[in-house]
Order: sequence, then structure tokens, then C-alpha cells
Amino acid sequence: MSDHDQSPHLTASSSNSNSGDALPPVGEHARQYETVRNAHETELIEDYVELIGDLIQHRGEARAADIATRMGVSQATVSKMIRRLNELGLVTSKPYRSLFLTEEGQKMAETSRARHDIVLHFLRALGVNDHTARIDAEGMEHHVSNETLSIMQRFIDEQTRR
Amino acid sequence: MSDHDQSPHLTASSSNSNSGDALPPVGEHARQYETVRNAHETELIEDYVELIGDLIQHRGEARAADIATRMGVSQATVSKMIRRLNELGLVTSKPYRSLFLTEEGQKMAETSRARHDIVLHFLRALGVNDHTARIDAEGMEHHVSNETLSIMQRFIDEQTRR
DNA sequence: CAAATAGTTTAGCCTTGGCTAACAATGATA
DNA sequence: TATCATTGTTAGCCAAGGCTAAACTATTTG
Repeated sequence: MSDHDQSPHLTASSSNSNSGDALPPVGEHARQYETVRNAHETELIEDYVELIGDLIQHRGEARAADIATRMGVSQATVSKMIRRLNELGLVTSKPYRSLFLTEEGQKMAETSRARHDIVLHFLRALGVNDHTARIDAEGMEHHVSNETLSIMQRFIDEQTRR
Repeated sequence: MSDHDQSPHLTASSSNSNSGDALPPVGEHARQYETVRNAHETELIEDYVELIGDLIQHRGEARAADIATRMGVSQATVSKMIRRLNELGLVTSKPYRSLFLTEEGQKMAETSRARHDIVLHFLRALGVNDHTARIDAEGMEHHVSNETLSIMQRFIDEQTRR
């Protein structure tokens, strides 16, 4: 039935020089998309936690209003999100008071920040202009595996050690 | 969470040497997040269209069942999505028949495919292993600006011309 | 210290993108 | 040709992440 399987299709448009042309085997292909879907679920969470960590570090505290303006989102949305972060054990908050990260939240914030920094520095080291690099980094950071991250780090090191 | 994970992270420390540490100005910061949110809206659409294009090219036709197994998603979900693509003028479909891309759909498929390929080749040229590169590329492709894309292309060219 | 302003939360709505279950059409084949 | 497996569609559910409007709390200030 579903075993149309991988028909051996010789790269019809051979002009493109590579092995990436053929469709991946079904199972693998599905797993790729699944990975992306999963990343999407955690992405926003990580962005919030990272931002909260940054605000605490640079401003001394994280207030819902600041999060809202920095995220470009309504305060109501932030409030709802904070409830979720609370349920997930990432922040603690008393009503009408400012937020704190739990231990787990702090770990997540640090990891996210580190990843973000590597991607951003990498893009700049590659030659991407600062403004673009920031935007791209914000989107890319959640989709870069640790393997790729460490290769990026190596690239940065080589580049700057020169 | 991320399944393809292992390496240690002694790295972040070294990256404290820069201007990226301070929070960006509020407006700019908000615009970064907005860009990501917008990307999210088109991402899935592009993935479907790209996949449909690939199926047509490699298999001669795109059937809902194949899309479902490749995406790792139920047929009902695909069916619903196809209706949306239809409304957006990206595909044409008669019930119970296989799909075709409109002209606009084809353009989108080509663009997506090209972007995807560049990112994938770039990662491989960087030294990322094929399997990881595929997964990362799938997630990253929608967040890479044209500027970065062309820098990646240049990098590939230099790398392979050696 | 009371009133105004600023900040936070809640209620209720909307859209997306998943799902399952039930039903409908197609096409192979007995 | 009648049956049945495969494929496609529809209905109806759910959670997430937006929004606005209204209610509530905290803080500033007259």
C-alpha cells in the first residue's frame, strides 16, 4: 500500500550537480518535518525565557509591559504566556509583581542566549551585515543543531584568530 | 526537544567581546520578532508547496496520501491544507484527483527549492554531516535573508572551486 | 490621602494546524 | 459487474498564540 517506496529516480535535472536532488526516503523525510514541528513548539517559549533573562540581567527586572513592547505584542498576550511559563515551571510570579526565572528557566535562558550569540557571531564572521545578521539569527537559532553550532563556533574562532 | 544533541558548551563565554550584548533599541527588537512571526505564517505553506513541486517533478504527480506520509501528518490535515492552498491560488485541484501547482505555486516552489538547496549545500560545505545538514536546512531555510543566502552561495562556490 | 495614571489580569473572540471518526469516490480484481 | 481496499473529504474536537475590551491593582502625584 504505502509502499510506493523510494523509486530509484535518477536525478532528472542532473544539471544541479548533487545528491540532494532525489527525494529522501519516506521515513526520514517525515522525521525531518517532525523535528521542525517540534522546534516550533518550543521556539516561542525559548524566546520569552531568553528575553526575560536578558531583561533581568540588563534592567534588573522583567516586567510584562517591557516584554510586550519588546516582543511587539499586546500585554494580554504576554500575560497569558506568563501563565504558561509558570505552568511549565520556567518562571515564578506573584500577581502584579515582576517575574523571576526558576532554576530551569535560567538554564534555558543561558542555553538560548549562548546559541543565539554563536549564530549571530557566525553570521557576522561570514560577512553578513549587522542588521541582517540580527534578524536572521533570531529566526535561525532554534533550528541549528549542536553539531552545526560547534562547527560555527570553530569557524568564528578561526576567523577572529587572524 | 532537540534529539540530535550532544556536545558540551564551553563556548558562550568567549563571545562576550561584543556590542551584541546590550539590548537592542525597543523598536528594532520588536521588528526582529515580528519578522520571525511573519516567517512562521508562510513557512508551512512554503513547505507544502515545495513538497508538492518535488513530488510532481520526481514522481510525475502529487497525491494527498504521499504528502501525508512524507510530512508525517494525517490525510485529513493534508486535505484541509490543500483547500487553503487552493484559496491562496497556489494549487488547483479537483476532488479525488491529483494536484497541480498554479503558475504562482510553481514560482514559490522554485524559490523555496533554490533556497533550501543553497542552505543545504552551504551546511555541507561548512563540514556538517549530511544527515544533520538536512534536518537543519529544513528548519533554517525560511529564516535566511537574501543577503545571507548570497553570501552562502559565494562560500559554496569558493569551497568547491578548490 | 485621594485621584489619576500606569501596569496587570481576565474574559471572550479568532485563526491555524493538528487530530479521529465517519463517510464518499475511485479503481482493481474476483 | 459487484465488491472491497485505497484514497480523499467532511465534521467536529483541541491547543496555541494572537487580539480587544473591561476589570482590577499598584504607584505617582496633586
